[in-house]
Amino acid sequence: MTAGRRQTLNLYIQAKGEVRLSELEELLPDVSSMTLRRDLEQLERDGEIVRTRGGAKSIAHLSMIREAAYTQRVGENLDAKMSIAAKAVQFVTPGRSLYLDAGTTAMCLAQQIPDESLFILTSAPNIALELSKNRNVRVALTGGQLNRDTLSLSGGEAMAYMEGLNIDVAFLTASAFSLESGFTVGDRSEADLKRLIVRKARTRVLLLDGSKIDRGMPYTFARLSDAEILITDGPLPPSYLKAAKQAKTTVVQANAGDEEKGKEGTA
Amino acid sequence: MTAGRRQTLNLYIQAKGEVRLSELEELLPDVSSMTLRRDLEQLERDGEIVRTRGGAKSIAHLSMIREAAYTQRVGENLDAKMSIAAKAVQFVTPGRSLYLDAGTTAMCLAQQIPDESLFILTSAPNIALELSKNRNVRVALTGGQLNRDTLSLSGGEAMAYMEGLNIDVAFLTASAFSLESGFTVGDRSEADLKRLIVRKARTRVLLLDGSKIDRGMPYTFARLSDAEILITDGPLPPSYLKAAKQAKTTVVQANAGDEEKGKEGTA
DNA sequence: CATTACAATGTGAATCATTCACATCTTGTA
DNA sequence: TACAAGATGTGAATGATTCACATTGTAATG
Repeated sequence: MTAGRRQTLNLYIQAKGEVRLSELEELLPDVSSMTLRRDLEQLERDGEIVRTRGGAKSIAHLSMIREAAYTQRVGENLDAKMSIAAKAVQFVTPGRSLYLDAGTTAMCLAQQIPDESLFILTSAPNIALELSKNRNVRVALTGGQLNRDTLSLSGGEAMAYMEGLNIDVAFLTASAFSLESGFTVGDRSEADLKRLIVRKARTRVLLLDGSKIDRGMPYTFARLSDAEILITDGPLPPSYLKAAKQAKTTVVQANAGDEEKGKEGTA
Repeated sequence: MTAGRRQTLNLYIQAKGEVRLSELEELLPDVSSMTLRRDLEQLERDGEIVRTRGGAKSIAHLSMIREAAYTQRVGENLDAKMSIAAKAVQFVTPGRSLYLDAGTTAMCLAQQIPDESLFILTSAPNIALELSKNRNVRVALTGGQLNRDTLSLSGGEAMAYMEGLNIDVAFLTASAFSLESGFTVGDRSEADLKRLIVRKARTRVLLLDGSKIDRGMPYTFARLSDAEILITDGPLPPSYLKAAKQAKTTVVQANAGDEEKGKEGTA
């Protein structure tokens, strides 16, 4: 009972990043604030959170903010990203070999990856670290130069690493997506790497939060028809839905707040 | 004046990891606690620290604890490691190509690397992320599988990356060091990687905190004579000093508390 | 050089979270 | 069942934090 409540609290805090004690009191009205305080104390000992005046913050989230401070606000669309990740994690089954892209959406997914027998390749050092918390997941990084804006590795060496490696499912993110240009990013060598992944993976899952739809960036790495699955939040414009149907791409709608149930199974 | 004080505060907090407000009041008796509070507020906005009841904590330090929670307590010998790193950073000159090993000592060094034109290769994702905060430093990671205990990449692919790459100065850490076995670690493939680095680097700097001296681990990756520089805290036993003299290895003593002055120049 | 504006700093009262010690309730075990 | 150990609740005491306001320092402007 105690352990379960602590886990609930931890999940909640990890998802929100920052909470006030008063929130937690509303969330769990059956226990006193003193109990919640003691739970937070424990979670702090476990290294999951730091307690602040009036509440607590997730350490993982703090590191994320710190790391992405140079690019954009992580908080933007975080709900959307969390719910997209919640849908994506349904495509993870034990024993598979996965690829995880860089980016905050992928980071949200990394946090939700179950501790099962998996092999996961990623090009993002921060995601590799997050994944390494799982005892049963073997984590590998593509080498290469680190792009300080996207926190992504790329370059010829990163690609060389991929030869002789099999990927069952690749979870890819894009900076922008439109019908004309397909999935695009702003960096040449990152696009090269993504193209290679698209070619090597057996199943391609594209993660795309709504703010990126109907926009374009310089380099295309995939077309809609390359994606078996497209997970997005909010409603897709009709023209896009039609195109997806033609391309035989399964579109999964993730609605913020779906994290818990999410059992409609669009797989 | 304000900016200078904030920087002092930040350095102090980053070094200590966790401070109480009362400490800061002693450190800077010329300003009121209210000013210090406002400074902490600013540093929190900058994403450097989190404020806690009664003080503040360094975010970088928190992430370190989180990451190394599986192995050992980071706090152990942290003073020693910081002072070793302070000595090591004197061997960093602009325009060079460096290698930084994995480990908390190397992480301490990473935090002190100046934001100069440098190329730095590392096998530790967490260190790569730390280094990426510097605008002028180009950071590269060796690829490979991630060892969750040492947070170090290794494996054949990691080594393949190194071909065609030149390293001016390599900063290496060891799990143990003795006259008989030399510098040793507990993992085979990590030893392989380190051996390669030792071979490729023009100058080899070994970082070693006192607790590791006169111990042995299974795999040797270098002998005393391979190291041009050996930086250690506390006094080295006479037999080791003699051996170092014979091996033409410069021994640098880092004494905890040296971070500020440290201008005796043993280079 | 005086003046104004603005940011940085100090002060003390009011507020609020937190801690602490102690009482009570569960839970697991012999 | 009875006991021990851990979990939880309560309210007073403590201590940190905030807030509004006064003051000082600093830089730009006429």
